[in-house]
Amino acid sequence: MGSKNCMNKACRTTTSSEWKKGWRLKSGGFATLCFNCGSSYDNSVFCETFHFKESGWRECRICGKLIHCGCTASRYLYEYMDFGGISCLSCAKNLEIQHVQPVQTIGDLPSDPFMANDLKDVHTLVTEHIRNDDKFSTKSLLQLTKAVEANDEISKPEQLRREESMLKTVDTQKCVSNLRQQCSSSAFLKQDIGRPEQEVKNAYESLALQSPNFSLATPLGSSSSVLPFRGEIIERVEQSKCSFQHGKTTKQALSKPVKHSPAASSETNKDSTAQKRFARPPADGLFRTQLLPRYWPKITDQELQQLSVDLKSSIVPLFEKILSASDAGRIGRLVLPKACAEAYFPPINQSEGIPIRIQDIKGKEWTFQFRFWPNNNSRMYVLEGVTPCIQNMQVQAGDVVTFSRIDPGGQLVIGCRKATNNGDLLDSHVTILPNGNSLGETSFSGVTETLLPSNPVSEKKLRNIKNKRLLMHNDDAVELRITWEEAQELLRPSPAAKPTIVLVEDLEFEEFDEPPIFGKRTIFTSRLLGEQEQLSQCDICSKWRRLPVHALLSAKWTCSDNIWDSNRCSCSAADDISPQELEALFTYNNGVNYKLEFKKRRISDNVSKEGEPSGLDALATIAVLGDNIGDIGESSAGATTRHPRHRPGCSCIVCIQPPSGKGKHEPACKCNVCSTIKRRFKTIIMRKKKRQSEREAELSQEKDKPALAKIYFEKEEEEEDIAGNALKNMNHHQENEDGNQLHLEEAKKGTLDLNCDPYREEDVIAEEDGMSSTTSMNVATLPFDMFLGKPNDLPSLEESVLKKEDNVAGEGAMLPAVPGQENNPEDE
DNA sequence: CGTAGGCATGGAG
DNA sequence: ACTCCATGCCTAC
Repeated sequence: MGSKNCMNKACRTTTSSEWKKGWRLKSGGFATLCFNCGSSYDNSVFCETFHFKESGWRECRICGKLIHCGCTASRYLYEYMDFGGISCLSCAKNLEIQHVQPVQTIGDLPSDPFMANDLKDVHTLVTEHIRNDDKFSTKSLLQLTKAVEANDEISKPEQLRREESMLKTVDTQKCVSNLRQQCSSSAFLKQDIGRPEQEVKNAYESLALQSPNFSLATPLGSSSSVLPFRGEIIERVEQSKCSFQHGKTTKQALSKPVKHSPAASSETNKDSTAQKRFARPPADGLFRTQLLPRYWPKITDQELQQLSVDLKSSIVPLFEKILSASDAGRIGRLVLPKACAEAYFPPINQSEGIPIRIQDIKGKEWTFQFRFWPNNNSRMYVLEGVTPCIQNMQVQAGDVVTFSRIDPGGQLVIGCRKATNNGDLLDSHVTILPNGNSLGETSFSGVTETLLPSNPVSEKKLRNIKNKRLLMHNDDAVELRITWEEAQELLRPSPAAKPTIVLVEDLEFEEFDEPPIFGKRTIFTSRLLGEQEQLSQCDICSKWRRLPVHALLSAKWTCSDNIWDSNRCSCSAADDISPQELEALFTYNNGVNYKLEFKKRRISDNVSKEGEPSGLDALATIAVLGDNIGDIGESSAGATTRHPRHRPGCSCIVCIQPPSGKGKHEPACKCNVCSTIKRRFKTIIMRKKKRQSEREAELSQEKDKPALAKIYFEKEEEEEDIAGNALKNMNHHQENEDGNQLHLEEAKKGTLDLNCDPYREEDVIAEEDGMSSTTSMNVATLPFDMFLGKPNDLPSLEESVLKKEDNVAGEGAMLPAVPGQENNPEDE
């Protein structure tokens, strides 16, 4: 397992993009799938360095030449170089990745896309220029424009006249316009070198039609000679990026990778235009300091306009920040990004700082202490005393606080934008992010709302999945968080994918041509007679359907997809599973993760009312009633849930356990389980006897050492307590006639290694080693005599005992079962 | 003992 | 190797 940055630039999460072992692609690489945005792609076409950073050229894996990631330094090239960026600039081959982004033209299209004679030179010039000089001085623009126009068959006198004119008027706007035209056309043509002219023209016209009608924002700030226009350009670039990334639903990403089609992207752009949120370039000269885009204000034009109206002033968005847990915590200290603090807040020289007045969007004025702490030869800027304001705005960790400025006057304005859940971009089960948030559009709250795909909080939080602190106190987040392990369980082959089995180090790998997709989360159940099945919930009617255990479902699954049961392939068919059974399943099958789904279909209260059957009791009821419930049919045992790892063929102790109750094994049963259990008890008793005799011998030798005797005495007492508990457990087990109970409870608590295999030598050794330490006491004092007198209960009680052992020896708890290690008969 | 202030630490880029 | 910054932790009150 490794992780890479998601190549979806609007996502860019790190830890959410992982390799799936076994998902090897025929191309030789591994599929990478971003859990955040759902992008999946074959990473192998890129070299290892193709990670998104803020700048840099990357090597194309296909041709070995350099391509550009679309960094700040080459925004002009961004449209076609960004992730999904169509093709390698050098070899023009399509890289076959998803989210292929159309070439967006900036500004008006030139009448003749071929008007530049030597596009390569122009392209090179622009690129070089941008690379070498990160600011656009008027002079350099003029040079560029000259160079561009030199390719435009302009007569020398005319060229000189234009130059002179430009120098006189410093017509920056015109320079930009020209440059934009040239860049856009040259960029387009550059990548189309070698393509048939007509094809290029057709594509070009098609793109011209879909070019969004951007409204240019007023350039933000003007102190720098650099870019009255650059922000504008970049904003448009950001717009094109966002419109693409946001508009393109990840549903598409979840299916087979698609190449760009003009129609699709046209629709995409159209759809997204209304709601998209764009990162605005920072005001003033912050480009120099490379303010991270995560801090760029992402207020929409509409919102900005509204804010300006509300405050009856001209508003300049400055920056924004996702509230961290500590920002939103009780301490009341909001850490300010250093660059922002130094750029937009008054300069301070003393650590204690100065009080600073900031008004909120309602005009209410707040006073914070703006200060800094020395930190590693640098400073860490904080706003102190923000708690009242934070509370007033009703924002929490994960939400965004925005900082703007009223011009003229420079009054700072604090606003907020709440991150909310929405399942628009992904199906509900995929939408759930580890942080509990969903992807998709958001509802307006406070000043604005945020779109999480471009919201760095999800980006950041997902980048560091280990950082669980941010929203840990958010119950919903905890409810919704699923782990990567769980996510891996949801990976399914692309519908069109046919695997080729290859052996790598004696392990079988399935190789696919297509990256995986997220599959539907299902519940695996098994009946006590061993029959297994899975349950899936219809995305439309929310009814549960029983399906064969081998069924692999795509992310979107409905009753009509139930090809296994013609009677239950319609939403009008009755639910396959009773409310009682459902609750029982939710209770045992990792209820947390299904909590929301369960909530949707909250079953009647009387099921869970105190004193009435619920949870285990419901299971027991099911076990007894069997036929009366749902489609259990001939099975006389109730459905219990097992971890999905316990698939058919699994021979671990969980899967091979004999049934209790009616299906109990005979006392003289010689089956593997019973013989194993008997053998283990024999070992246990022998060990106990041996230890007792050792103790007695020691005590007799050390009679003059009362302290030692006391220790032993206390130890014995402890053993008695544990034995008492064990007995209690056993009695409980007997009362319920359900050998699964303790198992399930412990599995639920995560303390039981469901993969411990009694037929696996290491496991047994580990268990028995464990017994020689503290666990041995747990077991040694069990009332075996009584238990041995009731051999019918052997398997069930053994379960209890094994679980005690597993508790100690179960380092492998929650780890996936390792293939090929489950069928090794134990030698003794 | 609880809280707040201030600095240190370490992960991530 | 360096910076940034989220948050841990120590100390004073």
